Amino acid sequence: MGRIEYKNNDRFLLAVDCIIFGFDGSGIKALLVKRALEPEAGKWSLMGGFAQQNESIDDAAARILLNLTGLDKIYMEQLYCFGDLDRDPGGRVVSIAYFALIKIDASDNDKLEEHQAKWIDLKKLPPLVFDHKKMIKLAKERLQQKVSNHPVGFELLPHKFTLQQLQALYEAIFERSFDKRNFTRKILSLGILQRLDEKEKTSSKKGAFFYVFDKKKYKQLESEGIQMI
Amino acid sequence: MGRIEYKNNDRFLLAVDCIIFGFDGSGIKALLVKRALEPEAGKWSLMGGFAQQNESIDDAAARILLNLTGLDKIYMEQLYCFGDLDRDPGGRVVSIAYFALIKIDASDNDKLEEHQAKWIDLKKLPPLVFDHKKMIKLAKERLQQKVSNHPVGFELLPHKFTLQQLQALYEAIFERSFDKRNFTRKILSLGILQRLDEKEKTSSKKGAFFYVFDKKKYKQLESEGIQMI
DNA sequence: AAAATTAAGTGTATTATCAACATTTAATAT
DNA sequence: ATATTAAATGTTGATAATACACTTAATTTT
Repeated sequence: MGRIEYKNNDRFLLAVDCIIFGFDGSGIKALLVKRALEPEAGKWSLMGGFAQQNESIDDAAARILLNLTGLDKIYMEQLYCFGDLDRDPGGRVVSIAYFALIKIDASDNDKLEEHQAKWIDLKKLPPLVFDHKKMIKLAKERLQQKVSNHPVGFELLPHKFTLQQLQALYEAIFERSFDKRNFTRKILSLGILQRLDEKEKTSSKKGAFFYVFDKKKYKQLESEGIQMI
Repeated sequence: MGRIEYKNNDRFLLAVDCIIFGFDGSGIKALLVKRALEPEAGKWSLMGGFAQQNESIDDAAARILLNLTGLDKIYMEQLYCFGDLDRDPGGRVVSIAYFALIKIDASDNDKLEEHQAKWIDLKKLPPLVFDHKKMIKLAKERLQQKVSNHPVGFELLPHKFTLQQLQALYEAIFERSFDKRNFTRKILSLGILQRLDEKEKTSSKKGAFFYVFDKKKYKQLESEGIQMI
């Protein structure tokens, strides 16, 4: 019984690779590191690591994210399992990719430096090791899909944000522009934003109101399904 | 170089489990087997098996499907990687679930009997081993999502089908009814169905025209995105 | 104090899509 | 010739999506 079964089956190295997205006000960025291990050491790579026997795969992903950024309780979602034979020239490694959304300035800069990590705009990606480019491409598509139906975009913004920041985020994610009037009306009509009595004044004389995402109101609406955009 | 890296990392058993969907004209069915291995041998289970070192994970899924049904070149899609610590009481096994869509009467009956496999309506699922119920639930949600935007429903129908069969399929997938007039108009307006000069006559005196999915027309439209329903 | 500047904030008209609803038609059976 | 059966089809109203430009609030300059 128990751990004695399945003795004669092949065993695999399981990597977990994290596509970590951030937003700096203009473009969507991915957090990339200089790969520490051979093969391909020193080249640009997603942050990754091997799963361990004593942790779930989700926990492994959270551990690897924490290790790089110092952050926990981060929005994270499994993306896909990459299982091609020759995807890693260092050996047969099956990789489970996760994507995470973080506030770009929340991470621990010392840790980032330790791993030689940099935020790099999705439109200016350098060559990446293995199949990591494919992973980022898929993650971007999934982010578009996710952000259409779920209020996860706020994970990429400061706690307080203006409508123009929110619109800039959506425009960056979808690589297209939206009409300001239509966008504002649509978003506000969802009833999940709360306006503060406080304005952002650096970018205009009039100032733009700050908003916060109202999680409680969202929870009430969640079951019906919500169309963000 | 090559296979000498990564020596000291944990290795995992990788299972592949297949959610195989079929449609019998009224309900969506899953192909379930009586589990052959301990633990939980003899209980209802998804068809599964262990991945091998010499095959990609996609290939492993195709092999397992072929093994049960005798079918290849089947619509198949990776669903999710299930990696919880205790999901399999027989040991630490990470499972990658795939879902497949097949024509219910196309599979090899001898093979099905070999594995004591049965088509079971999603609404009448028996208790299943491990986390297989969760897998089916997720697969059903993914099927709904997939079939909304992609013309994969046809994989579940005979080559020639009537509009009422197609509607019955969508009603089974979404567990709701559609207005016949609206449904017909919407589907035909996509321009991806070709009407044959042939009628299905068993269920009415007038007879209902057969249609086939026109893959060529679809390919032309694919890039724009298509809203099936 | 008045005028100019800047980006924020807002309304309307048009079009397209979705949803609700019942009658006519083709083929066979009586 | 009539009855039967399910298939095929059209219209209307409601809602959502799109396109488009002026007014307003606050500060800066004259």
